[in-house]
Amino acid sequence: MAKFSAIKQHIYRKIASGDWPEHHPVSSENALAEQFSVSRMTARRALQELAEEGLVVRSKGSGTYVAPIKSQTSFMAIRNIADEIRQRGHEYSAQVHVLRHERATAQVADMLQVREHTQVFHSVITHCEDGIPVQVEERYVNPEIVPKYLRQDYRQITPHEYLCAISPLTEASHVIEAVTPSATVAQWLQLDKAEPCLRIQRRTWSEQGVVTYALLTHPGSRFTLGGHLQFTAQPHSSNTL
Amino acid sequence: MAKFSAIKQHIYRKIASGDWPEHHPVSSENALAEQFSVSRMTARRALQELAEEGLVVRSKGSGTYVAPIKSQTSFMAIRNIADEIRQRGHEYSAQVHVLRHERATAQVADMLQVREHTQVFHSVITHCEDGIPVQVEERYVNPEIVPKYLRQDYRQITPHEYLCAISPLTEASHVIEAVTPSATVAQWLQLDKAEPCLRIQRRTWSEQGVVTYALLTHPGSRFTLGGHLQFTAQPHSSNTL
DNA sequence: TTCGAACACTTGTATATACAATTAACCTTC
DNA sequence: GAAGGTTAATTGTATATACAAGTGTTCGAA
Repeated sequence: MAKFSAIKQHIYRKIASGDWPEHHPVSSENALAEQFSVSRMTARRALQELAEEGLVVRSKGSGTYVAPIKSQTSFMAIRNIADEIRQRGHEYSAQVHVLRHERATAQVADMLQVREHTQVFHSVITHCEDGIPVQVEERYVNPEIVPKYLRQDYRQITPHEYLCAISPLTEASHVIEAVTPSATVAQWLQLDKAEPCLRIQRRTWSEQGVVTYALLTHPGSRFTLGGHLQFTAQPHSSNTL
Repeated sequence: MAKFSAIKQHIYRKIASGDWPEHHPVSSENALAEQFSVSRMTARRALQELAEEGLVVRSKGSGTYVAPIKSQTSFMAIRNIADEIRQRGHEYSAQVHVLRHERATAQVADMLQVREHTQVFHSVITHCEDGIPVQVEERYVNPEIVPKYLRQDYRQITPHEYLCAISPLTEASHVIEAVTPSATVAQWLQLDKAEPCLRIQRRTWSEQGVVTYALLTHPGSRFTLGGHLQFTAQPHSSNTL
């Protein structure tokens, strides 16, 4: 293993284990260089990459600190929620509320591009981080593309992991909105009913067509979406500040 | 500007202008080092960061190549809200609530990357479509980059139009969240206080640095963000459905 | 007690150098 | 023409060194 990678893993484990909670100072470049018998630049590379990955924050003159843990997802990168939670050093668990086939309503049919009343798969799962619900995932799946969807144990594997293996993603669309959750969803998220939630409607395609239509609901108080763009100066582009 | 940043921008412009289309070879570390009179490690850092940002792909022994182009979501395409409203065939109007300079709080200073208590420009504007408020825009602006920001009439021209003309955008970051609006913002949006809102925190950069930090608050009942992605098949990418 | 300068320590940028690992082109042999 | 070896060029990792810029602590003077 590369030396800088070994240093990254050492720090990652300190954070994941709870030894270094958020805001805790991380060893300096010089201290790590000494501890691992490497150059400061090698230690620095490890810290820089951890900063790039959001695990630590760096402050010139002050030091490196464990980053505050946020449920922030870069929605540009559609990721496995279990991996995100584990990467933050927390424990993932899931509660499955619904897992059945049923006739598609007009809206669901429209989204999945199947005929109304066609049988589709329907699942509702609450994803938890350290036992705290962070997302209710309601999902409709096209049975022709993923015939064995209902046969998986979604307490052991997320729909993401399964669907990714079965049918690689070629396309996705998102609609992001602020909503008041239904009483049921509020209950699953352990919320006061009036709390605003961020809801992502997501459709995904594979080469065979629309695979899933999902509604992902997150409590507003503990979830954000982030993104970062860079632009060239394009005369025709209408960017706003 | 740091030397590695200048190299990044050079390459970025080559790609953005079309000079170097996707899969085109990028100058090697050694070639860039010679061209820019820097060390190979400095040139290397520029290429590494571009690779990190997804603009180029690197192959040991082979070289660096322009990455295949991926779609960007429409809501990441930052547009002039007045143009959007007019494009829908509706009438745009604005109410200006705040337009002044004031000392930056710690959070605003952090976002604008100025020292705390530095004087910054602050504006709060409600944007209306056919008389109905659709967005409250609270914005902090760096006076060094846009010294005449306060002197404009923002009932006649949006901050976007002005800022775009003054300081072309090079970079933007977004955080999207669901919030309960403050009483004041709820009033400006003509909402029942409990209604959930979608809030976008946006920072934008020009070549001189961070230009603005904006909080854009939309009523959840009449605003969504949309986007559509297409993916290339990437072996390392962990996409979810 | 307060304030400012000095100092120590930190991260940030940069250079020169060295060796490792991989790829692709070229040349020679069959 | 194909195969294999060599070579050159590339990226990857690492070290030592130097200076710049920022933060936080300490100490002395007012």
